[in-house]
Amino acid sequence: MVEDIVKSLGFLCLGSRFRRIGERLQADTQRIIEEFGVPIQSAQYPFLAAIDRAGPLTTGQLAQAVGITQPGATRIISQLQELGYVDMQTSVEDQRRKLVSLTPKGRELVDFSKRLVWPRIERAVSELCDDLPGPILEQLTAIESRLADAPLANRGKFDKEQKS
Amino acid sequence: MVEDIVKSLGFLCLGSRFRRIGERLQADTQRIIEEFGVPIQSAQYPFLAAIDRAGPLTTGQLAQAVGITQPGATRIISQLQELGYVDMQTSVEDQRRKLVSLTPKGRELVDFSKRLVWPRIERAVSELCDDLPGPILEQLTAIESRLADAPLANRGKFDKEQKS
DNA sequence: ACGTATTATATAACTTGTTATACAATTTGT
DNA sequence: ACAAATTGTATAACAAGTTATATAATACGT
Repeated sequence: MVEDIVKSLGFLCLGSRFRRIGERLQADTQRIIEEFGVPIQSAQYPFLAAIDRAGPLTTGQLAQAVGITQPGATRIISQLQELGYVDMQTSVEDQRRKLVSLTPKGRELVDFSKRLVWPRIERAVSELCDDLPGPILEQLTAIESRLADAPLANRGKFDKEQKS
Repeated sequence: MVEDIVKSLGFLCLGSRFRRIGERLQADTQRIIEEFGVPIQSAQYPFLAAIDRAGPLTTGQLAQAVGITQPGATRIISQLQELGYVDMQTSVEDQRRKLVSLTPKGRELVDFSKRLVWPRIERAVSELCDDLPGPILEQLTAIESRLADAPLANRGKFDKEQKS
């Protein structure tokens, strides 16, 4: 057995570690989605959930809601459009904006998912995170809000002792 | 302002959320690496650290040490080879194995990084994670070890009440 | 000892994110 | 009112992971 260097290095490799856990969770979530025979990728689901929750949104708003960049959002939206789950129409007041909304097929998929797929995923992930030594979601929120306040590169420039 | 759907959905989108935090951290770490003018990607660093710590390793051992798949490791190793930081030699006992080791240039980079770059990154990330409401690294370890025990798809198949 | 199974690495095609940039529509300043 | 700046979306090139599969070397069973 080889040492898990990313784990051993701790804070130094936290980015790699978050990412690999995220990738693993997304892949495993995909397995659950497939159990239900839903022909969708796990990365596409948050877009449907966002529109379901907030009504038609523009590309930029969706990117913001899902927390990825606009070009990434553009691509996923066009995939969902190809699959027939959403359609887009240019806004009348501002023709630069494209409003993305659920088609009837998309509505049906969301309703089915809310009833069966999402609860199943949520139960699996809750069980995975059950009895962790701390409130994991709160900590993620704290990390993200700290990163929004100041990028990592502005932190820890000097040893703690030297500060102020 | 648009609601952060990934945050709002909590456990349901934990995979996306871990992944986006990881990507953000890796991108920010890259900025710090660039401050030092080191011509390397943040994803390549763990490979150098693994060899530094454990001596020459095969491609497969490196993949395991870093926690990614073998094809991913193969690619990063050949990048490091192109950059002149590592070289490979087929093992004499088993000619399928390729042993990856640091070149003098790689050794120099690792020594410089251990002295200046890695402590800087570690301080930044520690500060970021300072005073979180829980031991974040321990929780990540717990999540990873639970995932290694049983994939997500085997969890939460029934409501808690129905279990046994 | 020789055919078959296994193991280690390489390669191809894909996924899901990124940054940089182009282009069209709107807004702003004079 | 119109030139310049800004904003919203699209596109291209890239990064870093994935799965599936090929190929070569080794190990195993009869």
